[in-house]
Amino acid sequence: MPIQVYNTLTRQKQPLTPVQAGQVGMYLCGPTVYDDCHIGHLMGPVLYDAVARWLRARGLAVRFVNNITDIDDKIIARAQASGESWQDITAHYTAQYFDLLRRLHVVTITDHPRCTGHVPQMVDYIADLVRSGRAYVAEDGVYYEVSQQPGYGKLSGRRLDEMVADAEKEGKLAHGLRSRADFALWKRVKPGEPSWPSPWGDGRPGWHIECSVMSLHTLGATFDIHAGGEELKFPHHENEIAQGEAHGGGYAQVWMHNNLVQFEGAKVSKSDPRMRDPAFRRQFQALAVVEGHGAAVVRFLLLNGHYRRPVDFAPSNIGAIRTALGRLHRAVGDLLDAPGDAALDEILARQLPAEGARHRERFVAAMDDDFNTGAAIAELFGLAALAAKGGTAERLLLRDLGRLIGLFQPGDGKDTVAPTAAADDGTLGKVMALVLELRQKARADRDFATSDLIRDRLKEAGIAVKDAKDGATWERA
RNA sequence: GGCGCCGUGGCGGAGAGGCUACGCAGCGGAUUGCAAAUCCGUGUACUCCAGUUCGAAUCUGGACGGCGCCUCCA
Repeated sequence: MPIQVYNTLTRQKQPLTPVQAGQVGMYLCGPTVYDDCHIGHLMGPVLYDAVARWLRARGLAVRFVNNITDIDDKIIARAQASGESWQDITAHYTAQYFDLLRRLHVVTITDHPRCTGHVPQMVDYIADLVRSGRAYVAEDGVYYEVSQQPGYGKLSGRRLDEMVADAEKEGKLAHGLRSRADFALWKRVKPGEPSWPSPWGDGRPGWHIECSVMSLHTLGATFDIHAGGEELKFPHHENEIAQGEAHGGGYAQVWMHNNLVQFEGAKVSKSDPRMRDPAFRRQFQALAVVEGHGAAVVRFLLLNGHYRRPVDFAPSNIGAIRTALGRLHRAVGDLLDAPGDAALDEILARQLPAEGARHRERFVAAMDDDFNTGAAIAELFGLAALAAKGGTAERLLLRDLGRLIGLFQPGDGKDTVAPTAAADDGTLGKVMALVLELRQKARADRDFATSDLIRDRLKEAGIAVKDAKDGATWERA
């Protein structure tokens, strides 16, 4: 049974049939590095990392390209406003992005091309489009002539004549544009802006051209999967297709679009009035989110549902998610911190009691069916119950299946089940070991007043003590 | 207004023409000195109205509601 993927272009699921057998080329539009990453920036990397992990588990060689947009009007505006150089700004936010990827265990990306590294290739590409009559030079730059493109609008379901008619009601065309639907490939430089040389004067590339060019140079003209957030369908992806096809490739065979991260039922945009409140704003900053809730919880939240549905990032949601993940972590137990990944083939070959095997089967079927991580994770809970009852094989299976989509990484437990005395060999760990030993003595003497006093006071201090058969454990509340 | 996505139990969230999703919370029980954790049990869920069908939450049409996008400049 081949992997099924929902293709935005055809609006249906279809079997994934790579252009070159055994290999998958995948491109994900990356961030424009001009400001702090927010929670929404994490969705794509985490989701498509799980996708790439699964494709690899299924035996495909995946080349996964995720660009960095380091030339852009917003970057220039930011530089002009703050007085920093645009290079410092992009370097800073690129580093932040990479740091987040590392923390979230996004490990499958093979290439991070930057726009600044591909300007000559973009110039060549634009020159090709001008030469073939698909682009023209206007007063302030070079534009792609959309009316020359058969099938324009096929991805987003828009009709060119309607769009142009609507736009033209708004006013006459500026800068020598032939149509309001045309978009910039090259923007001629204005004073004080960074620029690169071109046959049409110094300037910088337009937004859409970068992805077409960088995908061409990493994956080839025709590649397998182009991924991105739903909000990029139009105009960005539509224009990428136009450029790619005009340049002479089939462009992406499959378009995957993930839905957006929402807050209490709605997307929070930068213009939202609440964003003026720094505390409100802070809770969407990716770094603050990852530090506040833990990378494992964030990753779990983003994968818990289906990627074509919105994810609601509300505090009450996160709490429930954290509890749920904690349950899985506890079931995985000490296997959580053990390194190593098992290959899917090896996992599938294991002998297992019927119930565990059924969960394994369903997990695999869910992932094969358009990467349904939510349904796959549901099976992990079934395995967790079996593991908690003493199923050793199920416990290992639980961990190994989870790891196939990037869950259960060493150290993840600290985000849900806080460190125990055994796991913390620092000063606090030693002190706690002593305290628990004394408390255990009191309990052995049936001096419950003392043992409860210790537990209550520790709780006030932010430490929860839990008695188990084989001794007490503690964690930070 | 145009295009697209979606409306599932208290909440989150899969699935899907007849078969327990799952999780969180709640309730009952086991275990525990008491808690925690764990285990067992526990929910007349599918926005509304028509239609197709032996049978629809699942398909079709309509209504209502939510969300996203609607190009340089933003």
